Amino acid sequence: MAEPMRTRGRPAASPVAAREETPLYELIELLFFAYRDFVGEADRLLESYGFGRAHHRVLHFVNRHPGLTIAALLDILRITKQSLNRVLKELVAKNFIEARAGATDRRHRQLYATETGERLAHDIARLQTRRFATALEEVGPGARETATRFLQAMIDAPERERVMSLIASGRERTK
Amino acid sequence: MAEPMRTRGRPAASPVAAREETPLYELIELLFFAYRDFVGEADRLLESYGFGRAHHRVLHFVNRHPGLTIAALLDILRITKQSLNRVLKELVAKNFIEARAGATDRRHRQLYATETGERLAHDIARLQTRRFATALEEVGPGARETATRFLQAMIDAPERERVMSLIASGRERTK
DNA sequence: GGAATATGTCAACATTGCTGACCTAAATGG
DNA sequence: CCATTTAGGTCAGCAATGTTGACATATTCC
Repeated sequence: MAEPMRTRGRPAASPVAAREETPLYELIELLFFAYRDFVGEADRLLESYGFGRAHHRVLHFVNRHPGLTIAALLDILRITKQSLNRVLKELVAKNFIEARAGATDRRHRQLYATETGERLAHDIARLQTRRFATALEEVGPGARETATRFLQAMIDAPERERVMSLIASGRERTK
Repeated sequence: MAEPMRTRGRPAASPVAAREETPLYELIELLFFAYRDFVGEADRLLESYGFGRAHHRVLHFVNRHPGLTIAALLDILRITKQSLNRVLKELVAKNFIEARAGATDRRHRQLYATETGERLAHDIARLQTRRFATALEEVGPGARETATRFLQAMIDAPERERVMSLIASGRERTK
């Protein structure tokens, strides 16, 4: 493997331009393949319902955050309302998601997973959980803690807080 | 946080159906956001060249494996030759990739990144490496080893060997 | 009551997957 | 040497999911 010396602990805040890191090709490619397989598995299940990834993302976050509004969802997914609406309309039509007018402000639409939707969301979460659980077991003790912190650190710094509090605010008990 | 007890080390090979794991929503969502930011950064750079993610994937693997053939590339990316050809044609036209007839079998086309292509591939790899390096530093010593093994374990088991030897066979010195 | 807000919708387009069909050039085997 | 296989290119059309821009509607707020 012959790692050059430059990969020592901390490249020391040397002259900015001089700091040239050895490319971490291994990690770059591993993340590509890991993510591919991670979502590919869900894709296969979704296909049997006539849904795609976009549907899953919507269903997932609505299930995790019952009562979510359109605006909040747009903020999470960072897509346009037109893109969202296309898939959301289908999810509502097929009775996986239900939209109710907001209690206080009737302009808002609050989204809820129906029982059917909850079931599908949970089925996919189970597949993905299984993959994580098996992987973590394989890596050994402490893997979960490290993997969690690692993934957090991979998120754009200015985004991190928002994402973390979003995750923390997911409903605690699902099923 | 109140993690239920079920998340102990190993769920013990109990009756198959009874084993219901607590969904690892935190990891599921972290991976989603981490990957989004990871590729988003590259997307922005690629956009200025009129390229998309598909172009990047091709350029990346050709740069890592000079002399790669079409068939080998199709096998790595798992897309159709029509999809590949669309982006490959553009990469060749814009002089980021060069195709030469195979030395022994002239039916094969061997692909090489041009100097321009190499530069772009490297620029993106640098961005992504920086992200990994910063994240790993943040997590602390041993993070790289654990992250590597974790990502490996997330890949479909039957695929793993193929992927690992592909990664290992990347050219050792890039730039 | 006018302005701002939350959402829906229509039309058009780009990227990147897909299938199916068909074409050429080169190698290979009998 | 000719038929077949192999490697690749290309055309046409379609699907999913992202984008902009423009405009409509209902509701709330000042």
